[in-house]
Amino acid sequence: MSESSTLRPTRQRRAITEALAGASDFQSAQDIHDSLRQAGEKVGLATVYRTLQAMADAGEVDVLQGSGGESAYRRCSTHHHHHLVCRSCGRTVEVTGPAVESWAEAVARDHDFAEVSHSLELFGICADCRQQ
Amino acid sequence: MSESSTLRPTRQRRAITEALAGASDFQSAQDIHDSLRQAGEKVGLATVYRTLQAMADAGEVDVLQGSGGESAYRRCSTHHHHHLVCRSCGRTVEVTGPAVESWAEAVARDHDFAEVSHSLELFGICADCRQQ
DNA sequence: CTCCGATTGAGAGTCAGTCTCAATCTACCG
DNA sequence: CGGTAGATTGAGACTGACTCTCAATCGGAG
Repeated sequence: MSESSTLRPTRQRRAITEALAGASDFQSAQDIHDSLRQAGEKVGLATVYRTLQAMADAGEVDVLQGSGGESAYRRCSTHHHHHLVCRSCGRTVEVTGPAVESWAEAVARDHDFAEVSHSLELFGICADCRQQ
Repeated sequence: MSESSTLRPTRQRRAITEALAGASDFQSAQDIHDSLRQAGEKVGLATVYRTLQAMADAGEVDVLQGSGGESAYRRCSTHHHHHLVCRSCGRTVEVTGPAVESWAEAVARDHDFAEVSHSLELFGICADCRQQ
C-alpha cells in the first residue's frame, strides 16, 4: 500500500515512455514490446508489462480493456475522461461527460456505495469507415 | 454469417439455463461449469462457453467484463441497464441511466459515429463491506 | 569507488477461452 | 418406424495474454 518507491528512471523506462509518446492510438503491451524491439531497444516483455502497469497506476497512461481481455495503453492527459473508439479503424476520440460523472456519484450515494469508480467506453463506426 | 441456426434445446443447454436461473450474481463460465459438474450434470467446458456466448448474443444474459479479462454471466431482463458492483463482495445492483444513454448518443452524433454502443460499469464498496 | 537495493530479462508457468474432429443426438422425411 | 442430414457435444490440444521466479545487472547515495 505504501508508495514512494525509489522508481529509478532507466533506459528501458525511458524507451517505453517515448514509444507511448510517439503513438497516437491505443497499443497493447505486446505492440509496444514489438516496436521497441524493432527500434533496436532491447526490452524484456515482462518489463514492458511492469512499467505499463506502474504508469497506469500512477495515472500517466490510460488503459482500455479490449474485447479479448487484452489491455491497450495510451499516453493521456491526467484529467478524467472517456473514449469513443471506432470499431473498425481503432481511431480514438477523448470525450468528457460531466453528466455521467455526476450521475455515477448520485447512483453510488443512492445505494450507499463508497469509493466508486466507473469504466465507460463508447464504441461505434466513424464517418470515414462508414463511407467505404 | 447467416443465422436462424436450428438451435436445438438439449439437456446441456437446459442445465446451463437453470444454473443461471438459480444464481443471483455474476458467475464466470468456469464457475458455472464447476457447479454443473458438482450437480452431477456432465457438461463439457467448451459447451458451457459456446452456450453462454450464444445466450449473450441473443441478449438473454448479461456479460460483465471482469478486470482480469474474464467474462462473468448473469441472467438478466432484456432491457438495457448497467451494473453497480461491489469490489469486495461482488454484490450487484442493476441501475439505469437515461441521462447516460442520451449523453452517449449526443456524443456519437457530435463526432459522426454510427452504430454506437457503450459499456459502462460502476465499481465501489457497499455499505456492508465497509462496516467490516 | 563501493555497496545495496531497485530493476531487468529469459523462460517457465498460469489461466481464460477457442479450436478440432470424431462420436452422438434430434428432428424430420418418406 | 427406420434412415439420414445436420446440429451438438466433449476431450484435449492449442492460443494468447499476462505473471512469476530468480540470478545477473544497474544506478545513485555516500
